Amino acid sequence: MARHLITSAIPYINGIKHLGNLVGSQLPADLFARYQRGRGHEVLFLCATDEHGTPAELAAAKAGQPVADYCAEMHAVQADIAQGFGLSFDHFGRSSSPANHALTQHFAGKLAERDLIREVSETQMYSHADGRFLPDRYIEGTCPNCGFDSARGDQCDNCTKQLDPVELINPRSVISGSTDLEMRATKHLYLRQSTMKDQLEAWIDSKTDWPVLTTSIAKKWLNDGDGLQDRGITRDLDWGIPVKRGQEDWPGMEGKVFYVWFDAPIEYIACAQEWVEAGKGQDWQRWWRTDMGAQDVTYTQFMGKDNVPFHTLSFPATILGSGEPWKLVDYIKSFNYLNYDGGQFSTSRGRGVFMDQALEILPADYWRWWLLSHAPESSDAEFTWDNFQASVNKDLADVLGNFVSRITKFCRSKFGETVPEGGSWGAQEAALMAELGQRLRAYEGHMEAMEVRKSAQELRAIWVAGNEYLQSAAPWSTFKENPEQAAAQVRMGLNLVRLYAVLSAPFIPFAADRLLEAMKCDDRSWPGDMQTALSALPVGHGFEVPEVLFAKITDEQREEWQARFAGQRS
RNA sequence: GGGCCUGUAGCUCAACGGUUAGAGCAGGGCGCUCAUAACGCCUUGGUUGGGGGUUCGAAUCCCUCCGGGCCUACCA
Repeated sequence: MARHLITSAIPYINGIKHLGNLVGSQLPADLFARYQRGRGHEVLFLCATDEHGTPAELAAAKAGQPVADYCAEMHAVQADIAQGFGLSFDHFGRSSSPANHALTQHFAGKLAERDLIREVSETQMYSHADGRFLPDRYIEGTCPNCGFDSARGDQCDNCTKQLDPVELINPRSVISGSTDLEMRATKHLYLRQSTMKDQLEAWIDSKTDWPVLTTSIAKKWLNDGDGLQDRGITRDLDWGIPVKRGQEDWPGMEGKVFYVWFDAPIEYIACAQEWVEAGKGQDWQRWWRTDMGAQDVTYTQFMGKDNVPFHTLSFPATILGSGEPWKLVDYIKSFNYLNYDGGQFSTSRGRGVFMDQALEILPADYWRWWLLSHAPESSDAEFTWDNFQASVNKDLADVLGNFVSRITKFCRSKFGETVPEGGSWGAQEAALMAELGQRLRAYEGHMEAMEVRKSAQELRAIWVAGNEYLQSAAPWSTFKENPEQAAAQVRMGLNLVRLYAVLSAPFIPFAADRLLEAMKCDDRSWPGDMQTALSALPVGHGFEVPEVLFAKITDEQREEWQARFAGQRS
């Protein structure tokens, strides 16, 4: 039995995520976790909310809440929605947890001991009205290059020139609009990633099976310009993990916190501690410390492409730099973006479908199936309502749902709701089993390789094989002359339903549960030998005809949703 | 500006440098009647964005042009 540690990039706390966020990390991670569990392997699947940073503070202020309360509330909201989508996290933690505070400070202490942290004195824009330092993007002013009046402190959106906030003419705070700004001296800690460049590059180079998207982004950062740059890992904020060296105070760093991108990945480890604290597990070191049992763990991370630099470079620099035997990631699966109907999803403009809204209008499995079967693996993908309606109706309602319907209803009308006795399987059934066996191996291969779209295609082909079989076996005809033979064919059909439930569960877990319930079967064992797998429901086994598994999306619904989600979220 | 990804049938996507570029959907025809007007079989459809080159052989490798996207280190 293999052991799989699986993490999804942790979603930011400041609101409900859209479908693009979902398909970029949490959903494919869940697919992989469910598959590996289905195969009987030991899985620890972790995710959390990423709670620190300026946007969280601002969102809390806007909501009129203390930031800690705001985060606690939003964590609960996100956890609830995740559950609604069937995301099977073993634990959904929080980057603000005490465990992460302690562990982040621990790593900083180790890195400092090993001379991998340096202090840098710099000046940054301070806003008196806001009472805080402002990140470059939170300062706007007139572009010195083109005269655009809403240029941001890091870059002008109009002429794309890279800027320094001090270059802006008439700079103002994006938060308050105040122009009462000054450059103020401050001091920050930098992680000396540059000294680890060769080590990191050798490690990346050894990962020849990673997606191109992952390695090309990593190499770009390693070799662009002057090579890998040191990175500031502290910020002048109130909300965050106080800067300490282990448990010691850090002279000169009073009142400062670690940068979110330093503490967020560490939460992957802290989350396992939270998992134990929550009473869900026994021994987190067994998953994370190669000196304490994690040497046989395979660790896979899932994320959108914007997260790749931090997972390929910064976090590994933290792990390797500590000099301690932490488990390094084995495989990084990254995704492109999902666009919405000709443009981008936009949180601010309410454009596109957000996770809570998606669950309001349709069951999770509809979304899971479409998103996974169209996952943006090789390039950006696009959600359109036409495509969504067509795919879901065809694949789920017609191919799978109707298959279940026709075989169970036929059996009920001719033999009752019991697996019928009599007859035997012949050449036709042997051919079907041979095809299923072959397709199953292809499906497994794609799932192991995390080829999400190809897995979905193969699964669909497995469903289709059932319809082909019924069509050619035609038990409704056989029944007229040879009811025993028809019984054998129906037995095959009913057993296919159970098989499909098991194989489909990683993609559509809720429907899979309903199928197993209808078949009154709790045998979820992954098929080995087809003959055995298709005999799980024995003669005389009772079942119930399930309610319509997937209702079709109507044209009226599609049009209504298209209009509703075009922009301006209510 | 630089880097990376991408462009294949009406649509969404496949195709280790190697037969005649394949699937699903949509379109057309036929069949079936168990089923959610569902299913099955057959079928139309491509100068692989344009041009040039390497090669016995190019969707695939190289150059160039055109289109789309992403990243570019203080949003996370």
